[in-house]
Amino acid sequence: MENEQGISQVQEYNFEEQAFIEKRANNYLPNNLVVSHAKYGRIEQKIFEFFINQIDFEKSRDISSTTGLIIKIPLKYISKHIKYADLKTHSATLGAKPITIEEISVETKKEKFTHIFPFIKIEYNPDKGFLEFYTNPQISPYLFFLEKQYAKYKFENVLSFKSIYTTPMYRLLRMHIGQNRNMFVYSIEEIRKILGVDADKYTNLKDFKKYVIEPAKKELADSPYECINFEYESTGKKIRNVTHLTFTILDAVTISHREKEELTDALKKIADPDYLSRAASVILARDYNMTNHLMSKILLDGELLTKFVTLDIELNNGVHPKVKNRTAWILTCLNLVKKKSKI
DNA sequence: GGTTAGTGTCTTTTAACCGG
DNA sequence: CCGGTTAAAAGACACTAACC
Repeated sequence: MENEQGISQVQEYNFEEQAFIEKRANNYLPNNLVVSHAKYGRIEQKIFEFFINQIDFEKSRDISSTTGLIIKIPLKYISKHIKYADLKTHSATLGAKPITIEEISVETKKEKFTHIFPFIKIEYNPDKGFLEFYTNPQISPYLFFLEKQYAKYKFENVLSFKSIYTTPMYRLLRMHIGQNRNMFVYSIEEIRKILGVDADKYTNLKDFKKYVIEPAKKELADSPYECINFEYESTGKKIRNVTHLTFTILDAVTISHREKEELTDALKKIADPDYLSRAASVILARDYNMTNHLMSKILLDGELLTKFVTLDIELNNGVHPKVKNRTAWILTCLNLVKKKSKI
């Protein structure tokens, strides 16, 4: 009955059991998982969000890839939203589907992917009174990758959606809002993958807009929990060869200011220049290859520093997929490239 | 079990392209 | 500059699965 936190051993893996926390309003998902690719149905999405809702990131931040989580949801909470028969079939298909994470390798600069199955066991047991998720320990590094930021979004909102494309779109928008960005561009191919659209579906852009983006847009605009309005337009040549979609979040500023936590958090970081420069110096040393002179120049100049941090976050989240050499690119953006003709 | 939103397929319209 | 060609976009409509 009591949900004590404890360690139990199954096969060669450890599991950390997390106690159920009632009424958690927000779900947090690492940005690398926001832009990962998984084709979930509506019910699978709901089950997955119930799982995400209960992850205690603070408690488990040092978890390793040999330790999985046990997440328990009291049956009375989940039965309000998902019927037993649906839960039974769709939790099985959820467990069978991998999440695909695509990245650009730091060393070889080539594309790479990881298919990962998030759960090794999902158990429904009325005697215990819980739906239990046993995560694949291999997913722990992705769930708890602290260098990346998290998208924060409302759990109730996700449960209320009808279209399967609204949830991933909502998480994507929240990710960008969380980074104070109100405009972003994705290739058709990429946005299709993020939203989990099958390759053979909506091959016409018109159908893609009509049945994927428009329903998501409408639902988000009408949401009683948190409405987000966004526009999008085709980028590239008109009519033929539309390659990218440019999204603009209309009231991103209002949204981020409405949330007190985010606002005070942001203010704290701006007011504390040490926080920013400490974080930046770690990133500079680890991910970039430049002279100490250039590094200190960035760290000591407030304007350069904030610009650097913004660009670095964008790089980490695939906003500039074509960049091969981070150092050279970012130095050019910061106007720090030596020009021989001058001086 | 009825209603509605989502999906598949076929037809029509549109505008970029291209050769003269 | 024009008009035919072509592929994408838009429209029409029937079917189907999900939801209440």
